[in-house]
Amino acid sequence: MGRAPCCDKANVKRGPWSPDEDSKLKSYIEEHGTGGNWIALPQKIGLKRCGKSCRLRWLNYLRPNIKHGGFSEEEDNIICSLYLNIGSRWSIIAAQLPGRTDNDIKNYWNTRLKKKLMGKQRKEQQRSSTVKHEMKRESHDSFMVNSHDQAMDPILYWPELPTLHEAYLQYPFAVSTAQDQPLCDNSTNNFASSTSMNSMKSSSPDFSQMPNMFQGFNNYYQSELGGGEMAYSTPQQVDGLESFSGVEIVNLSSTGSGISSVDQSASWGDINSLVNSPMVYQYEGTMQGCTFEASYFGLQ
DNA sequence: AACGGTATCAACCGCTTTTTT
DNA sequence: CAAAAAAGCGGTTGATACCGT
Repeated sequence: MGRAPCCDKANVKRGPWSPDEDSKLKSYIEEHGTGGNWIALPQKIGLKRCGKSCRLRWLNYLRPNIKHGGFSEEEDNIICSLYLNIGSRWSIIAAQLPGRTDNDIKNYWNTRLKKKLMGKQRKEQQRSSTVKHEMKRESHDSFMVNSHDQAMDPILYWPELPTLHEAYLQYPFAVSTAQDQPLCDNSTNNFASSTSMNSMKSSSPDFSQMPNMFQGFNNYYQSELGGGEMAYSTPQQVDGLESFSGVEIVNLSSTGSGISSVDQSASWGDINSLVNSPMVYQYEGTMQGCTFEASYFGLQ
């Protein structure tokens, strides 16, 4: 047999919390704790609320040291970086920001940050098209530029391509050689020898072991390998952030993803390395004649 | 001042995962 | 081990504050 029913849904109050309800809940939890049972809590206090509602109210509003609004630039950066790497895992993102709740971050992202970044992207896009226009003039139409090219070329929106070496320094665990050895020694930060590099080139990188920014490349790599001239570029859509980067944000929810929770945590790698990611990381490489580029957004 | 559109955010809903019996 | 409830999580909604006309 299971447990007793949660609450009588017909008899619970809903909607905004009154100051009186807040103070009852707050003072009780501060004195007695939650007791590990939210469902029983409202009855003990004499609140006509669902336990779930009490939990939410406490976690998102009444809990001590909660910060509301006024997100700093640094917090923005962390949120952006993590969102673009792990997607809408708000609780994980919130865990990196002391005093912030997942609900707050989610709201902030949906209402402001996303727009802010889209604005930035538009600016970059404009700047990029201006530069292209000038180049076009200067080179007397030596290469074609049209709207289609631009839409298919997210890489152009971002400056500078770090070297493969730099990418490995950031994610040494992500790619192994044919002998299954990391290309970069974590402890010393020494990059792999040229021998290792050669063997890497001749073997397929395991993108599934990389942070999610690289997921999706695996499929491409397998399907397009040897495809010749086609440079990899995915105009992705991330909540309307088309071509925000060339990186597929993989939905890690267990539904249909086939990724176990163990696999998920393994693929995130070190969250701190994501938090500390640079402005734009681009990963560029050539494998058996196939050029691919990956970029993800980070901020500094 | 009145109105309509937009932005914000607390709270709810429904689903998945975890825990308990 | 299975069933059921609790806990946790992310998406969505609705009230209302704000802003421009």
